[in-house]
Amino acid sequence: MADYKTKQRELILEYLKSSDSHHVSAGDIAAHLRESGTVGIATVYRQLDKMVEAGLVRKYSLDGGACYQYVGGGGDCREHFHLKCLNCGALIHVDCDFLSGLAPHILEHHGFEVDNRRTVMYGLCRKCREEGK
Amino acid sequence: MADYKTKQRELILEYLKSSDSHHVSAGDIAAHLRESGTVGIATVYRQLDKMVEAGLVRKYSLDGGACYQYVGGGGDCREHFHLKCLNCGALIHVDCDFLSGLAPHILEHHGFEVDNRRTVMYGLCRKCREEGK
DNA sequence: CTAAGTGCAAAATGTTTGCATACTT
DNA sequence: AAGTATGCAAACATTTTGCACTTAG
Repeated sequence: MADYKTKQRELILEYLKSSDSHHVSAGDIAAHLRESGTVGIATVYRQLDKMVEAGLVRKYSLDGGACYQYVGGGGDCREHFHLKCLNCGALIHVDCDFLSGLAPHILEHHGFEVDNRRTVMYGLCRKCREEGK
Repeated sequence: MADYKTKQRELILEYLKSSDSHHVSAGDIAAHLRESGTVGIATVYRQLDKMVEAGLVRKYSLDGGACYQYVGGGGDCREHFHLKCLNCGALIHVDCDFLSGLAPHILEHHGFEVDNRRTVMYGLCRKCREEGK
């Protein structure tokens, strides 16, 4: 039941960590790792599933397929919001009183219980906006 | 350039409207329309693309494929928020001063420009919550 | 008549699975 | 030794595309 520590898992996790600031697809990972020895695409998917399950990695279902991003083991991000840049893929964690009041407001006034772990606000980050995207 | 009014388009749109309260996949539409005469899956995808483009329909990229939902022609939903129930799929449009202040707040304090048309908050709607999901 | 739309089948993606082999513990 | 993980290739599911044919304007 416990996860074994294999070379492939280490390579995948390492690549995900090094891509911390943006998301990558399973294909990106496989392509990158083709250089550092062989890691089959099936293994990439299987390991990603486990990492998502374990909360180490976050999965985003986007148009052309899913993307993954390392979010670390600490905390489950339940209490703050996530902004994701549609241009560069950066994931921004936001902690802010105004936003913390959002979920309670929606629950009280609209009867809807927001799940912060699943909710991401999409748009353009400062850098991409300034570069005129 | 203008959209022609074809029987297939009418059937697809009618089905989407009748499913107003929840989302459906391209496969759902094709399966349903197999009863009322034949509509090829390719046509379903091509029409859906146009409807999304025109703002009549909203597309959600989810895990097992995309889902679509009729949102009507009035307004482009740029100014209000969307809540989507993960259990029943209901899409709730919310107009509210508190929420209207959200995007400006994020832009000003966090430098991020939220795109309301692409952003959906996921969680549980009142009905599903009361049914103890 | 012309532009646009349609169906079908083939192709292109992205993801999952079966199975024999190899690695971790 | 027992339990997992891996690679490969095949299987799947979803979406897109090429092409000849039909239909709306």
